[in-house]
Amino acid sequence: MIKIKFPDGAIKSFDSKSTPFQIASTISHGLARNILSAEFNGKKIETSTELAEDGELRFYTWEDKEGKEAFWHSSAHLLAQVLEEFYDQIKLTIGPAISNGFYYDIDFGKNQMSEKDFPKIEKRMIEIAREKHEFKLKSVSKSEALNHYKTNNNQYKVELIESLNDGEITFCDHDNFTDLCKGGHIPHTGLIKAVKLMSVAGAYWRADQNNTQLTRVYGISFPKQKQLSEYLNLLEEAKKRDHRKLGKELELFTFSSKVGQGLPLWLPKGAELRDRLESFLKKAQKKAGYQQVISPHIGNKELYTTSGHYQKYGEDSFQPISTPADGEEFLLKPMNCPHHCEMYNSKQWSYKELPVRYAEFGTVYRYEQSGELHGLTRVRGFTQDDAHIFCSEDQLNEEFKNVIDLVLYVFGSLGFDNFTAQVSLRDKNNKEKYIGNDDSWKQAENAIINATKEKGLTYNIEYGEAAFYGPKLDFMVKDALGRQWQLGTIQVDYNLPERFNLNYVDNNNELKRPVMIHRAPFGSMERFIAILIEHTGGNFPLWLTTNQVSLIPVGEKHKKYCEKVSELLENNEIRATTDGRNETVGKKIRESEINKIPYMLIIGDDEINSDIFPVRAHGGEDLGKMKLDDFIKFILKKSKETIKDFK
RNA sequence: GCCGAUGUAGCUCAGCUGGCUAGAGCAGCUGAUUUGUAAUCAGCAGGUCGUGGGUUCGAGUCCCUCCAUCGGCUCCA
Repeated sequence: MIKIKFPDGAIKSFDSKSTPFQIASTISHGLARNILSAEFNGKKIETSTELAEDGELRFYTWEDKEGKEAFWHSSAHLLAQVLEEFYDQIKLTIGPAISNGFYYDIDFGKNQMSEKDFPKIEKRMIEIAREKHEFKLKSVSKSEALNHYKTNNNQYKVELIESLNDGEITFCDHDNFTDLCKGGHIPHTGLIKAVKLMSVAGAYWRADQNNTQLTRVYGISFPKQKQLSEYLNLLEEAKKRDHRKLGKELELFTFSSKVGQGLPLWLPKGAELRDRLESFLKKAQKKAGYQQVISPHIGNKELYTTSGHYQKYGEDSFQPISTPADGEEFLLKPMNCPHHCEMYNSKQWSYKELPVRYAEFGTVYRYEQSGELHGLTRVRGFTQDDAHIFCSEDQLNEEFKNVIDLVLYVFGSLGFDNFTAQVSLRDKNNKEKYIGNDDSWKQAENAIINATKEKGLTYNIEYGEAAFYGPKLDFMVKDALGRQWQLGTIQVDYNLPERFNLNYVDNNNELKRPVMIHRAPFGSMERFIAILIEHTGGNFPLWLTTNQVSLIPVGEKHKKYCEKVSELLENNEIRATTDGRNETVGKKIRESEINKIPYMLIIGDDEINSDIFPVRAHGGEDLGKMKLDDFIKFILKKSKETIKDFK
């Protein structure tokens, strides 16, 4: 007998060699039916693993992340089985679960694979699933495993096995299919009731561009057909919030292939929105002691060889512009820091003057690979809400924390409370990617981690994600489809001050090197607005939206009065427009709704005679009747609710 | 850049296995209507079917090139 402890603290005895599935069956039939995966003493096991010792057992169902993982990973096996059946001589590599389903990376060799093949693959997967094949994990010796894949000419699996220790290698079988696999499967294929293959993409073996490109097939599966349709509906709903679609509909921005890929054109409404965001940040930055500066859009190549950017990115950038006469070379500005360094260098600094904080909405141009461009989130020309803080070593911690406050203020004002803080450090095994010495890297990394901890932020650490000159604290936010984007960023840099020979005189009259903080709370105006559109679905906060109130005259004779009201609202800094077109009231309401204007006043004889206005909110809610004064107060109050002053 | 897909009017989309002057709704214009909380009616105009080439008696439809877009990979100062 063995003693099993459950998450609720209960301890029960079972026969030795009982499996999690059998144990679940003794608890309830419902649990046995729903169990997808299990964990024993902190280790993921199969539901069919025989337990030979006392320990803590945890069951996972579809409701758990771990349950879904097992479900989707098992689905990947099923996919691989069908693909092997349909395509000759293909080589399997890896097939993990991801946050929304699973994929399998496969070398298809001479075979062609495309989305047209999906229906027949899905159909066959379900056919096999219905046969309820058990997933059986078996141990295999290293030489056996290597033999198996060498005879199959699968160099990928051979490579994987070579990095494994003998004794810990397992294969997973179901039906006539076998695959190198460390485990984590559902009891049998029959639980998979709905499968949808989503897309096919190229993916490099081991994520390295220099390796062969494999074909990655993405899919998702569910225990119920209904869950699949719900998921597909969710995707459809998310598409409605796509900033590219809303940006077009709301006439915020556009692109033109004549202007060039990835070069956004800001239309009047978008420009106004962006302008308002800039003013908002400028106001906060002024309070926080920043000074605005302005730098040109090009810079001499020497500027970037000094900073090191040219050596790092020169080849993959827009190529230098040459002057006709003197053979000088200029680069389109890909970042603002070198310019700001030279501004700092324009005079001598005393420690009494630090920190110096130079801010600029600086437009930069980067040659992003064509396949990487994506709406406003990844573009070739964009404006950073950039600033560089030059401070002493003693001031670094305080300054860094102040910047965190500013970023949190910006995010809070725009309703981004679902961000992830990510500390991006360098990859110590890949030092050639970074400049500078170990000591200054260590200092910079510690500075970021300490300040982040002191601010009480929970954060993930990502190695290898640092900038080449220094580590970063990034604020990541998801778009409508759940893809993560970096918005705000704060970076600590000991390298550029060195390379640009930046100095100040300290209190002992000695020359000292300042530390530099690079920071951008929005990140870029383009990307920030893109994510803002997806989060709000185009219903921007009242303080930010271009048109706050739509005035709709019932008939021609009410137009004049509307314009008077409009003027009164404008005098109170409320942005209102009168829709005086010769259209029906219904149509004008509809268009105000489509344009996502927050409030509407429909004005006819009743209102003019009584001076009391029924207020309609976006979406149709009737807010009741208000006097004009009260309406003005109401809007001003609502507007302030979502935005507070900094500090 | 790589893998896969898509590209028909300003927008959303029809156009079957290649076959007369390429269709619809919305938007636009003109006229009528002066309207009470999500689309008033009628008429008109609008497309070298992304680009360039090819196959064919004949191409929006088939093939190739390039461009752009979408989903990924890689990259992201």
